Amino acid sequence: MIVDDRVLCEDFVPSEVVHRHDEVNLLSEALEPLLSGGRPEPAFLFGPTGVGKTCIARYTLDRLGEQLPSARVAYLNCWQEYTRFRVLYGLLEAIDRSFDVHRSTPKDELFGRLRAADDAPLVAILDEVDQLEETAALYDLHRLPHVSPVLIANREEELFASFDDRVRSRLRAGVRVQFDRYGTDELVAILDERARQGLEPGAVDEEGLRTIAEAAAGDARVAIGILRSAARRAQTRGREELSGELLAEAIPDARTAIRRKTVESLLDHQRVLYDLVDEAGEIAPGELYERYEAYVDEPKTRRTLRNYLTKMVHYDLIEAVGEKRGRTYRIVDGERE
DNA sequence: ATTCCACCGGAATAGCGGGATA
DNA sequence: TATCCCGCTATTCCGGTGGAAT
Repeated sequence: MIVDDRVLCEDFVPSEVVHRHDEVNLLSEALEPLLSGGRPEPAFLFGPTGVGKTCIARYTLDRLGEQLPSARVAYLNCWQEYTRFRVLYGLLEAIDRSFDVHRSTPKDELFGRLRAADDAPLVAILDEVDQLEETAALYDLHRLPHVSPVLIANREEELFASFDDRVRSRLRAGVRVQFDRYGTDELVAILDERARQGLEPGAVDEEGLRTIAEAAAGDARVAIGILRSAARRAQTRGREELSGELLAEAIPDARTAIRRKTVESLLDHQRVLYDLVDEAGEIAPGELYERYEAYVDEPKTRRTLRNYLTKMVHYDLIEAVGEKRGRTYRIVDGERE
């Protein structure tokens, strides 16, 4: 059934992209000055999840690397690398200059090392950059003439709202590439390509792919997740092809798999909060705090709980309805529109 | 209309931990 | 070993806001 499971991974970068040629070209053009030793404007990739922003950034930079082997590329996801220190450290790591760096190393030292490494251009892809908490890191990048940022986020307005004035004015110039949701036909084409490379021939038919594509609602990450989940089920049951029945099982499975993984990454106290919200379905803040305080031995402060809650809202695990006094929290229901 | 109050979230600070340095 | 330094999390403090109560 499965020939190559790397192809079914969501972070797999295909050797040929399907349906994103315009976006690839825009980004390539934006980075073109690098080929002649110049400095590109910062590039922005905007769009909802699962529309290929990350994939296209990696793909384009792989191609650039072929034309300009001296160029270095650092890929950082700001969900994890959300402080100035971590961003600088991540960039140093990408160019193999992170030796002897520890957390008591002054940030000026990190910055100095980056500035000294100006013999080759460095493209810094900052994914989910709206999660970056210290936007001073972006100002740092701007001050490094050999570093070209590629910034990935969902929406332009929200991203710029989080910047301070200094950063905002520096980044006002720059190339924007907007990604829209995939249509069903486009998703089918993407899935077909993955199935051709990753599965035995004839494992899935056009109709099966269409079923997956429709269930994924324009999100390629979900679509590929469904395909992977169905293929694995088929594999363990020794089936030769993906029946409608298998797909029907895989669809909700792929939806919840991501959430389960996210919940597992929460700290104990955060998970208690999540479970309490889950149990109640919908709950007012005061009530939630009280239940939490009754439930755990050494409760965290309410301010900390609010931090946890906003974090879980960011993760799309729970939803905040209303604001200020009238607010309630509830579990995000799995079905989308 | 006015006051009250629950709640949010920004900013500054404390405290912990762990590597470096002497 | 004692001390310094600094990132990181949680806490403290507090101003702002909108629904509820009067």
